[in-house]
Amino acid sequence: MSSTRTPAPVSNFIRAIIDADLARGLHNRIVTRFPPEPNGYLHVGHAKSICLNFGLAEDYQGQCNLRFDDTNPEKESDEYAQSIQEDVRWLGFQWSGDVHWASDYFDALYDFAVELINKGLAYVDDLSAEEMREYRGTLTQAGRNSPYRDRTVAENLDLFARMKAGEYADGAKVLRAKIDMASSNINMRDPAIYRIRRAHHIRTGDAWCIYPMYDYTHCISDALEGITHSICTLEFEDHRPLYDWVLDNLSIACHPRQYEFSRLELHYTITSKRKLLQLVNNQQVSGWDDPRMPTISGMRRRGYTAAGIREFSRRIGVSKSGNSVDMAVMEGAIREDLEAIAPRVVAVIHPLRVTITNFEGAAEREADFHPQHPELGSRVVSFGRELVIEADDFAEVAPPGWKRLSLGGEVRLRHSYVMRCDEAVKDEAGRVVELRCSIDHATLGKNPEGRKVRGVIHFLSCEHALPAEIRLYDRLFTVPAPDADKEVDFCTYLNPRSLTVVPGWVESSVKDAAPETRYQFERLGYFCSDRRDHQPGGKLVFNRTVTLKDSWTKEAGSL
RNA sequence: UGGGGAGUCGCCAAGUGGUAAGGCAACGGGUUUUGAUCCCGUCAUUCGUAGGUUCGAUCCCUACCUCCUCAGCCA
Repeated sequence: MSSTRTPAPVSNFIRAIIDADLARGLHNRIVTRFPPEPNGYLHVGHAKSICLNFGLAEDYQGQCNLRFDDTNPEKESDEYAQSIQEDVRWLGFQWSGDVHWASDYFDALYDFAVELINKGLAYVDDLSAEEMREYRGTLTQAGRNSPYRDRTVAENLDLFARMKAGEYADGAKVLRAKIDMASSNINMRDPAIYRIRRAHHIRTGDAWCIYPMYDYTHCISDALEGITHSICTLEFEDHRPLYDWVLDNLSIACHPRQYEFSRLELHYTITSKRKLLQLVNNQQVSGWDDPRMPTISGMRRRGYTAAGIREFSRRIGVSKSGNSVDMAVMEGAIREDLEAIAPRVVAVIHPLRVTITNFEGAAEREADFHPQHPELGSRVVSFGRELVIEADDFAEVAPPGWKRLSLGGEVRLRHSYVMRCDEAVKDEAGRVVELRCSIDHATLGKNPEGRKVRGVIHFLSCEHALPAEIRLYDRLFTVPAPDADKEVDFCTYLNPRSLTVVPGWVESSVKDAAPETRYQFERLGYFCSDRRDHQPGGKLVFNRTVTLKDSWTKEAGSL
């Protein structure tokens, strides 16, 4: 369940290109693709790419493929492939037709390599990896030709066939494109396009011992699928000439165009798969779907909505400039969606006991789940002699601007009476442990006469409240750019207070909430019952998705 | 110091030879039995810097500065 409103797409350079291509009749319809390698869980950066590629296909009534770039069996697993599909679907997108795999094209890829060899554009090289590095030259110095560069076509054909047949050890030989060892673009200095690697592949098993490289595979996969716009991140800009070289030299009619946009950086988070994996392996977090993780599954478990993430993606736009987006943009997008859809209920996280001295028995009152959406229904709010309120809502002496409860002061109990605090009971240490208050019986559903009560606080009747585990999440890192400094380990910036678990109380209407049910706990924030640990009717576990905007804390902080 | 990119408000981001959209944040004010939401208003004489072309430049030209990126048999 999410808000359905779909704002107009934001103009960006890729849409401009597509508009122009369509206008001059280069394509009738566009075909994009989202091409992850199944070597990890998807994160918020991938969400941007997913929203871009699938979103473009939707807007232009084209299609978007999901294609796994599974050319490096050593790093890939089916668990990852499954999670990626689940994440894409959860985000609200459906790929065109079946899932595609680069490994579907292994035979075709092999044949194309033979074509390159026949054209004298590829050769088998016996140089070791270290030797190849030496021969490659540097950023400022041209490389040198490999001594094996001039093998005949026949010899190359034979050698490549024998590579495939498993006659050589891993790493003994590679197939290289014959381009230009003096190119100022290092990617063009005879890049390796096939390597020998005896590893079990998640789909082809042990059928192959040679695997094609990314640069060679990606462009051909795109062409074979009729992709019109192949969109990737900026670090592949230097690879575009190679992308084009491969397609220009092969007998494939289709030649997709590659466009690059800048990857997402989000304040206070990291989006490096390697580093996220490190957090998981070192148990700094509970797993890939820990609610503090910027993974799609983590954000989901935290309570972020798919519509909210899509809206975030729309708001940040697409460009080629370096960027680092404020968390506030994400939180704003999530809040906007939750504001519209989340039922309001009451929870008390840091309880302070209140006894109502002039009340006996019990009382009930009906209250809507949402102030603007009565169609969400209502529930019963119980009142009694023993209550709990939020400890933060009481101050013996009201600071300037205070609208909550103070000794001798009055406050409105949400959906209930106006209450005055008559006495604060303290323990030996001088801490307030209980309040003795009285209510104005004439204020249920109406304002008191002759005076104005400004503040409203929430409360729970002790008799009716249910215990719940409340998980309060804060940012995972203490600095905006944890991995900016290459000299400092990003883990040193881990926020020790990123998770606080507190025993709290919730109103009885949430008792049977299914896992992954979202609420607004009034005045506290948006919360979501935990996907894994929450048990309807049993142990209740809620994750704080995001706080409400809070102008009081800000004001108080600046006093 | 080679190649490839990028520099427009605190953070994103449109835009174009004709006089700077929008969002987020921020700041004022109104409504409110959530200090939420909602509503109203304010927020770049200026587009990395310096020159030049032009009636006119953020947009064209030149030079410079800053940042990012590339030397895997990873993707």
